[in-house]
Amino acid sequence: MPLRADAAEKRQHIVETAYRLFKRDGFHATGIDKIIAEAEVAKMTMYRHFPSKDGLIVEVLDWRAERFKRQLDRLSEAAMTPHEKITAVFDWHERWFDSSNFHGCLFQHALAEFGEPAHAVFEAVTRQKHDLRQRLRDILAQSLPPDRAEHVATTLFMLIEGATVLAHMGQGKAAIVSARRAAADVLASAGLAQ
Amino acid sequence: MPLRADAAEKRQHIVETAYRLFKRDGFHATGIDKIIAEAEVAKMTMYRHFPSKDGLIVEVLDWRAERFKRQLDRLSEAAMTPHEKITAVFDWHERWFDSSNFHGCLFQHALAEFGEPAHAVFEAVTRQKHDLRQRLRDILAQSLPPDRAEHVATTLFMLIEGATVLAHMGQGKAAIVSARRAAADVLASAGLAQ
DNA sequence: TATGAGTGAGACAGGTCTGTATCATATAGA
DNA sequence: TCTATATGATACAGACCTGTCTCACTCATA
Repeated sequence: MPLRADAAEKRQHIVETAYRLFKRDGFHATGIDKIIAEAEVAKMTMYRHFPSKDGLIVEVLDWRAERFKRQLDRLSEAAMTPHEKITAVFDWHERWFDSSNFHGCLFQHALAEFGEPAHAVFEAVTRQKHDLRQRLRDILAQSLPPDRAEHVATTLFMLIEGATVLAHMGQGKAAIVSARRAAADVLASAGLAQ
Repeated sequence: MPLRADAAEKRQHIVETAYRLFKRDGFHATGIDKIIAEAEVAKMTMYRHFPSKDGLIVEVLDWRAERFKRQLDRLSEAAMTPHEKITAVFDWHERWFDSSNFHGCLFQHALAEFGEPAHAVFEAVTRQKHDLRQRLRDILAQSLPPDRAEHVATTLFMLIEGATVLAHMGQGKAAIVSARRAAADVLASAGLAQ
């Protein structure tokens, strides 16, 4: 961390440090004290930027969701057909599962720890999951009627979520292989040409 | 709770009370004090039966896994063909998603809060998930060669896990409908007759 | 040079956490 | 009736939690 980072950079640094700790240890298990120690900022600096720990969690999730969307956008630019775009999504997940610091999906974890639908964290999770499902639906709607696009998008979404759970248990390779094959079956059955 | 429950009944009562609270509020968010207050037992009674909170969590998960297995065994008796047995598993999940106190999968939640592979809770989770995947594989192996049974079992497993995540976000109906259709596609593609 | 915003360090309050210890009581079986 | 066991109630230790507060300091800009 640079000695003379301005406020916005410091704020972002807190978000990314918290992200790393939440991902590794969980939300309740990660205390404010650990976050500020790891980020090397004062407690009041954190509380000046974020209203509360829950507020920080929501910002971390929203930031992570944005980054995920940007990465998929970039992959989507190179891909032309719906089939290529879907493949790119699976490619992204394969790389993710293989990454050394993969600890499962932070949004799934947030859903586990904040399961109350009225909670702001729960809402941040549903936003991200809804966005992914919507993205899949939009891709498929280029070549499929709406109801089929809806069904196939939901199926791909479930395969991805399930693969992420399996990957968290150390079966990432088998997960992505079977998920791709199943996706191909479902796409073929829905009439989407290879 | 009966006034004169013997030790084994009291122990089981603690397990089921903890189960209810862990399911609703999460593991870290549920304190020992809340568990013993809800179960109406003394703290030392709990600590005489279980070595620690983590020990209790493992017992709760193992007990829940056993109950799940017994329920699927009973459903499996009535079903004859692999296709019927698979359908029975989806039926079980559909009823589960619809139940009033559905809060997502306790094992997924435990995985989120105890993501360290060496942790006893993590191991309890992998036991249960491995069992379910093995059960699906055994059913399919009656009519499919081993490698196809393996792939289809993994796919069905991911659909189920993904559907559970989606159901936790209030989309249980769409989840189960698409999961069934996708399962039918994958089974057909693998050559399993209806 | 003077001002004000941002910051680091740390004390602090009030609460909660897990796990242990103590003591009186209730009960089942010898 | 006597004894061993399980229990309820409660205090306690030591640590950790979130969030607030104060004070001294740094730096960019006026």
